[in-house]
Amino acid sequence: MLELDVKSRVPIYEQLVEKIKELIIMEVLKEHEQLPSVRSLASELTINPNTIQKAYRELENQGYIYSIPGKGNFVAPINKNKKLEKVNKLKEELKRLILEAIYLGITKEELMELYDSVNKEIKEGRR
Amino acid sequence: MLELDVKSRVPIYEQLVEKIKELIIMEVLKEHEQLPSVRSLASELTINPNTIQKAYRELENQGYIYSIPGKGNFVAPINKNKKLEKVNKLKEELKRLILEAIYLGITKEELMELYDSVNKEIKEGRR
Amino acid sequence: MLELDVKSRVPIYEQLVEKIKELIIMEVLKEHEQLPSVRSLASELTINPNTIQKAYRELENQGYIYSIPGKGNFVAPINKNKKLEKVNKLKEELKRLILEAIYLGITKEELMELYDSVNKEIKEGRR
Amino acid sequence: MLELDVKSRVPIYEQLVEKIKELIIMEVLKEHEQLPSVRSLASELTINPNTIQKAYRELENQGYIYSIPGKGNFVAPINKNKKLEKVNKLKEELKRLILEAIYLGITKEELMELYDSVNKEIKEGRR
DNA sequence: GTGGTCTAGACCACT
DNA sequence: GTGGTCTAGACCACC
Repeated sequence: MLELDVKSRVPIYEQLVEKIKELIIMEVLKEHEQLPSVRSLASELTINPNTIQKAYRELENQGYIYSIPGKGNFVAPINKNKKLEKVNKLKEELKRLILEAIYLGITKEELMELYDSVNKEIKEGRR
Repeated sequence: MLELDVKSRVPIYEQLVEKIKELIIMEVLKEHEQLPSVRSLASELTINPNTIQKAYRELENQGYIYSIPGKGNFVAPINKNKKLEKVNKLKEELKRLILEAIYLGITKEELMELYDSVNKEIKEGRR
Repeated sequence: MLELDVKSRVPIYEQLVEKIKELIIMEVLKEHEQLPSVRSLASELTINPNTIQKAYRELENQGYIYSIPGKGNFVAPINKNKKLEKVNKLKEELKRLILEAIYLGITKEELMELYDSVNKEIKEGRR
Repeated sequence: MLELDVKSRVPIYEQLVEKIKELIIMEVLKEHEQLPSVRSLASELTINPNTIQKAYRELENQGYIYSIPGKGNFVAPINKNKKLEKVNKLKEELKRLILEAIYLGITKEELMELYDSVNKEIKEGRR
């Protein structure tokens, strides 16, 4: 589920944050659901527990999860605003890429084709 | 022209690379045009010359500019294979983002709107 | 192991790149093996760490090693396409040299002798 | 005849030295033959006369040409040793490349094929 | 004046 | 302790 790329330049804890954020926004992880414990996740991913800790703390700071000392970490309920925020960020990224794409001569039609092909892959369950 | 954010987490030299790349792709900088010298750009941006060097070196590695020691740095002619390669890489990135977008509920129409708005910005010369 | 000529006109970092490349191609350094740390190699060779950095960076660009910040530099697995590419580049270089050789009157037999002598040196472990 | 690559990393004067050396060794330029004047060559190649000067001085130092002040530069007669020297240098380069070639799995047969193909190109006058 | 290399020394983030 | 970035300052070769 949580695929990490240790060779990547982006820090592991940040990859974790992004992945978990996504699971929360997609509502794969539901409100108040408990997250795996630091230790269990660390051993599962064969990663230093400190790294997991750092990711959880970051998620807490950003308001995606809350922590109950002695009990564990749980998904926070305020998903709506977070989702909008994420959508906007994604749109900004898309605009940047589309800008480059236009300069490289990619047409609107090609972009639509890309959308359709991705959509098809999803429906066929390949993604 | 070249606005840098020294406080950003992304290294200065990389910001430079991206900015200059964009100028080249947008053909603000034309083929074989000479770039500002390492030292002059350094003093203009109040940045260490080594940092500029690093950026120029990176641009050279990526095939955007070429350097003639003792003369200066110049915009490389656009290589067709390089361009095709870039287009493919960009399309892969786009697919990745579109995949996320779909999961977040962004529709084809919204994507088209993004394309149009970017396109409009270009034509109005705001980019 | 790594003999450098500081007086040479070819930059130290480039000498390093070539030496290390050879060690990797000869599989003295195996896939995913860790290279000496920037600092340790620097102090061992009594060279500035930045110079080692530059060499490692160059090796990474050329796809020979990969770097995990905070962990170290490691030998990259051999990519088949990369290898093919290298073979072709090498053959082009060889053709250029053979062309010169023919003009200087070197015969096919002499070339074969060269091949055999190099091959012998390898088998005797002198290389 | 004298093709120079201004974009190349190797200095122009050195490219000149190498090219002229080759012409002398190939005996395209014969003993005591006069070389083009600094000025004429400079204007022909659209290059700074100082650069030509430097090349000629270097050739004189290496014993390939001699200079008669007020008259010009001429090809030196002692070609035999120079040729042997050049052959040996070429053989060393070839050995280095063959070493790499062997590690990349190039066989003796392939090397022979390269020789034949180059030889054929020469005879067909394509080179 | 141009780019290129190297050193010394500092600071940061990640593990 | 690891790599990565940046600065300040020096020296060299080329044109």
